[in-house]
Amino acid sequence: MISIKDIARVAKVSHSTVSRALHNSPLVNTETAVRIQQIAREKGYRPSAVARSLVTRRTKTIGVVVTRIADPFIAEVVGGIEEVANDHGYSVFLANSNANPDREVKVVHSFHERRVDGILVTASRVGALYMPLLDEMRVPTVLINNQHPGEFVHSVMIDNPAASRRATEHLIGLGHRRIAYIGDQFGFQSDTERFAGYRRALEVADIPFLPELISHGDGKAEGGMLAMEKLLAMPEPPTAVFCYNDMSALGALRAIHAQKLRVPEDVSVVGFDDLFIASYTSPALTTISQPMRQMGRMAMDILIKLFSGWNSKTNIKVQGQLIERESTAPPRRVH
Amino acid sequence: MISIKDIARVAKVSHSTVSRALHNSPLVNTETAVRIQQIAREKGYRPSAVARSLVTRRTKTIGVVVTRIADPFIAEVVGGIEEVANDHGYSVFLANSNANPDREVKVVHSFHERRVDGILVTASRVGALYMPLLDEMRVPTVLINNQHPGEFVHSVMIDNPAASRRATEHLIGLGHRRIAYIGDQFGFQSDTERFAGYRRALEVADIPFLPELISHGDGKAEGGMLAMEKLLAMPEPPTAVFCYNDMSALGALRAIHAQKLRVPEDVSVVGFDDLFIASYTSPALTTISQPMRQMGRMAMDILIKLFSGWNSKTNIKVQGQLIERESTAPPRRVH
DNA sequence: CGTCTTATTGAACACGTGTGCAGGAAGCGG
DNA sequence: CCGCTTCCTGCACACGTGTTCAATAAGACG
Repeated sequence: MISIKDIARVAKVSHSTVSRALHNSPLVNTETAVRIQQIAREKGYRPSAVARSLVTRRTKTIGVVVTRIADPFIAEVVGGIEEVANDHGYSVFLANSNANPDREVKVVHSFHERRVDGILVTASRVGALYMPLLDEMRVPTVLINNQHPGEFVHSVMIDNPAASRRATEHLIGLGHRRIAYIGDQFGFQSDTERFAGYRRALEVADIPFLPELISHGDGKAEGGMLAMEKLLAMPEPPTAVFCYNDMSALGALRAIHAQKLRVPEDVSVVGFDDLFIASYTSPALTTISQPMRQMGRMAMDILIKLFSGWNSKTNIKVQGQLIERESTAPPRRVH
Repeated sequence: MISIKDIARVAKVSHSTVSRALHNSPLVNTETAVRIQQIAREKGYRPSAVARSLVTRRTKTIGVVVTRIADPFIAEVVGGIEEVANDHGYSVFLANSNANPDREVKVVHSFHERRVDGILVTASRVGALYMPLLDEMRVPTVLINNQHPGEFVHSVMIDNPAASRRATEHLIGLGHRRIAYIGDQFGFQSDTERFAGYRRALEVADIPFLPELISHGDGKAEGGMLAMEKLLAMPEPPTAVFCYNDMSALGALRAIHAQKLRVPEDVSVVGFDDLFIASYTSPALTTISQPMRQMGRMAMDILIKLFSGWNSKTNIKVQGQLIERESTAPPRRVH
């Protein structure tokens, strides 16, 4: 592994001069500069980022904490992060937490030792735990769609109430009045917020809220399926369902098909997230699109700004977009 | 940011002693050792990995090059990599190449400057380009499912011919004799290999190979759809289709549904990859499961071994597994 | 020719950590 | 009491790079 000292030796100058030459410093004679650069090129010299980091006290790296990189939502966000990070010369450390708080703490400690310049956290459920950690290490941090975004840090969040209200209003606009909601487990902020949007839409449209139309899954397909089965077993089942997320909606579709009912003729279904898979279900799923990649980009943009001295708390709310596909239609007149 | 020198000062010892104490070296008095460790804990000391790397000449980091982290196949592999990397104290740098050779070279250079201990490359199409690069930087490298795996490096690959032969034999076993193949673009090794397995299965079963039953997509749903449409437009369409990958199969399903035909009654469909989505299509897709996470783990295991001196070329071939779901059935007797 | 400015270079130190080597103190055996 | 071993500690250097400061040489100007 060759260093600037090796180059200095063959160029018969000091390593300081080499350092300057490679930085195009005006302090070095032009001819010797090009000569040095020539030698560096021939030798295939690559500066050591670790040595440089030691003296500049900047690593040009960031840490990204995810629950599961295999989660399609998260993978897309990370794609956006990596894109702008790379454009600005930053490398990204990726670490899974598996939604395990202990693991998450370990990961952040590891990032600390690596002296990352900043940290991004996606969809974590242990927000509050970060306070002491971040306090102690003083590293700029941005949270993306976190369940408990403290006010003390920066964040990029989807505007859950607005988006889910829009989704519900879409169903109302089609003529539905018996609209069910399939949620996640209690206690998650995103569920609470989306539920609130659903209720608000009903309220504005003067449709009475019926607690029996609320069913809770687990955020995954299995839970959505069970939740939908419960709804279908009612004496008078709903004509439409708004699901907490696409995975739940997937389960709902399955349950409906299993009962030989048709979507959207018998039941309309709306999801949330616009995962890649939503375009490929049959029928294709009407859903709320979260600008996942865009959110990753925005979070990284905030970090970049923070690196250059910018220092005001920024909590961005992005709007979801209703994507109308084939899983929603007016309810049947005949009953 | 506090260092061992700060601790040394308050403990009234030299920084050497602190360094040793924190490493539980037997060279330091037990009492002073615990005293020093106590102080370190109080101060929230975290050793600087970058300074340590500089002297040990090991960064305990690896670089992972992917085409697109949002690709579900790749995300799963990366999940496996990160898992064992983390278990061994390694952090992973993640970088997208977007299948762009220039970008890929830049990424590898960046990894070089960061002095990563090893590199993993997933599903790259520019394998040959690595030779000079890796030659110049002498970093252990393992390729995963690469299109052009040179013999000069280590690799983990799916056994394409065997798996695709198994898939085709499954269809033959159901009674199909008119079996189409939807491939990728020419020139990709995985396509060539899977096609070879398909032909071999026909050959063994004494079924004549009909070139008109070969249709080429683009590895994505759109291409698979177009390819399937061509097949369905034939005077005597195939009764079964084996698709290069799940995404193509997804497109095929769409095309079949669009013509009001039914799967598997009218046409059986088999995919390849067993992406998450394969369980959720309707009907659920029969496909070849690649042990994605496992492959990531194996690749990282190889790296770990290489780090500890192991030095023999290892080219692992893993077997795919046929997952029978609902998209395959015997052909109709009536025609 | 002397002085002042400018251009260019090298010496030295710093960043934070690990480690070989020497040295001092204490203990032990004779 | 002397010599030797053992235990512990600090000094000094190394890793590769960036940067301040001083020094030298050359050129400009009076």
